[in-house]
Amino acid sequence: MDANQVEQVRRFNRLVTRRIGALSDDYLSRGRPLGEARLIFEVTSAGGMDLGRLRGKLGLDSGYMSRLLRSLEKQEMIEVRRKAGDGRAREVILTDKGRQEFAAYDSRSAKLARSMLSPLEEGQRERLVSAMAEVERLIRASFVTVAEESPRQADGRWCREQYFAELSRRFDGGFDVATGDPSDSADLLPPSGSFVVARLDGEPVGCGGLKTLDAATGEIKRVWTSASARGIGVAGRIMARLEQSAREAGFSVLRLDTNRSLVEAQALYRKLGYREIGRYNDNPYADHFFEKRL
Amino acid sequence: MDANQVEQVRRFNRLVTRRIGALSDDYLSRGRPLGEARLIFEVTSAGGMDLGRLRGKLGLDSGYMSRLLRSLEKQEMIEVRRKAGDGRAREVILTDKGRQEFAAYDSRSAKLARSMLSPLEEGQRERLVSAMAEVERLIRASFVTVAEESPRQADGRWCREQYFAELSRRFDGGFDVATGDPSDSADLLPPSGSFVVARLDGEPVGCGGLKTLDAATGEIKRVWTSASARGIGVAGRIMARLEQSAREAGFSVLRLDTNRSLVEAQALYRKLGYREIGRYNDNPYADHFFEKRL
DNA sequence: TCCATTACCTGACTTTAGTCAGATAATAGG
DNA sequence: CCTATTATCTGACTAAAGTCAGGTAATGGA
Repeated sequence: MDANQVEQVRRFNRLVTRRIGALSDDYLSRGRPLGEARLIFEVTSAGGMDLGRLRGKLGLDSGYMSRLLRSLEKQEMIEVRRKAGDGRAREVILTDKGRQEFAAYDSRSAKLARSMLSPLEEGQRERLVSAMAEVERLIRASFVTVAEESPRQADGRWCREQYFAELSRRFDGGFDVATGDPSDSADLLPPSGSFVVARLDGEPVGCGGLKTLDAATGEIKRVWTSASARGIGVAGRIMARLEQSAREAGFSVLRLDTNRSLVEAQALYRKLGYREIGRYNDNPYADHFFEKRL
Repeated sequence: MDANQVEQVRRFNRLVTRRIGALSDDYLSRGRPLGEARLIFEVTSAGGMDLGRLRGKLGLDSGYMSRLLRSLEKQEMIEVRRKAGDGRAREVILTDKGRQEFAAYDSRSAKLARSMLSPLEEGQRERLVSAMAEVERLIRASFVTVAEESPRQADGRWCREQYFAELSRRFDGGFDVATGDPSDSADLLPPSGSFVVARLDGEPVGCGGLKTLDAATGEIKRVWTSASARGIGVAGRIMARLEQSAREAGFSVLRLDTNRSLVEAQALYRKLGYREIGRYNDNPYADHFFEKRL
């Protein structure tokens, strides 16, 4: 990246944090500590939430968050109750009063947005809005992390379920996990395999796995990106990470299989240097097979 | 403006303040309280400053700021000394150590920018940087204010000087104020005239005047936009404001003259509904004349 | 010269934000 | 059933941020 790009990003960061940042805090705090305001905002926009998820999203210490919750409870903005199905975990919901409060935030935030648009002419508005959308997408992309995780933990399992659900939707005639690939998380566990999860703000938005076929050959499995995070290079980064793991594991060849209906996936594999080979397994759902030498 | 535009702006504001805002604070605080960091940053970028001005810029309580200053003095980052000419007021300057410290902030801010670019591919980087530039320009545009001011105060005079300087640069054979239009600020004073200044963050970036030709006819004069603020609709907003004043003053017709070398100006006038007419004065620098019925 | 004003400083305070070390209760896995 | 783990809470702390009521010294105008 060149120095002008860095300079532009710095100017942008300065402008935006100074100006919009200060303004939004003003608009949104409504005489309430910012921590509480952020919490109530986050809860509303999801319409109730597990504490754990909330903590991850806001990046708060569990003790601190607990105190924020007690304070909002005392103000009757929220209710915290046991979560059905797991008595340890709890979840927050807004009371009626909390919903009213949120409505107030909401209207102030809309007002701030309008105050930015209204001095502009229609053409400028359109350009601003579309440039903002572009910046938003790309900044989200730049905040995606890809890290090795256990395929057995909740988020890993969730990702694979999403993956299977997508296959069912897209394959002609649906998809049945047991038929397609009876093996599962065991193959993706170290030391013989690995599993990575892509996250954005703590939320899983993609995954991918690597398993051993033989001492020199690894196989890429379960590469998936959530609909909300497509088109921003997540799958490419998952693949890069898996290839790195494969090199570290001493594989010299990577293989993968896929279905004709997953056209974007095939395009990605080709772009990354995979070339099509003949069938190497008896997966009934697979009809395209790829290989890459590392 | 439509609801989708407002929604996009809100999403953008949220994203950018939460994410970039929090990150920049992190990057820039360098183990020092944010207040001190902001203070040192502000002092450096202006290269020394009066306390009063600084207080205004940072929006701090005088007691709080005083303590920040003492702390930075103890760390030998700054020196605070009596201001020459007024023994009550004082001014801050950076020590050598303070300048080094600033250099460190500077490099961290560049690092933050790089950390946003580096996860992206080159094509994405280019798109991000150009979208950021667009957002920056248009947000700046949306923060421009246009208000009536006295043409005789320092900023108003400065704007008109800039305007004349530009005419000298652009007209073939230069420009001499006395020849071009001997009348000046008197014509632009209420009640027979008016004068508006466009500002961005308090700095003047444009101006425009309205004078009386006869009871029914006003004349637009001295419409200028600073080079730093072109292409973001400042002149259009100045014109809109002057036309509003003209209506309030009871004029039914507006006239203006201009020179063939000011092509953007002519394009703007046409766009705003002015049509070209014959010469109505003997300004030797003018060769195009326009009129609009209000 | 006197007095109100201005510019800043000090001390005493409060609130917000955040950390850390246990405590408690439910659950999952063997 | 036992044990380790997980999810949350509580108490005891600290640092930063901000407020407020005086206090001092210089200034400017009557």
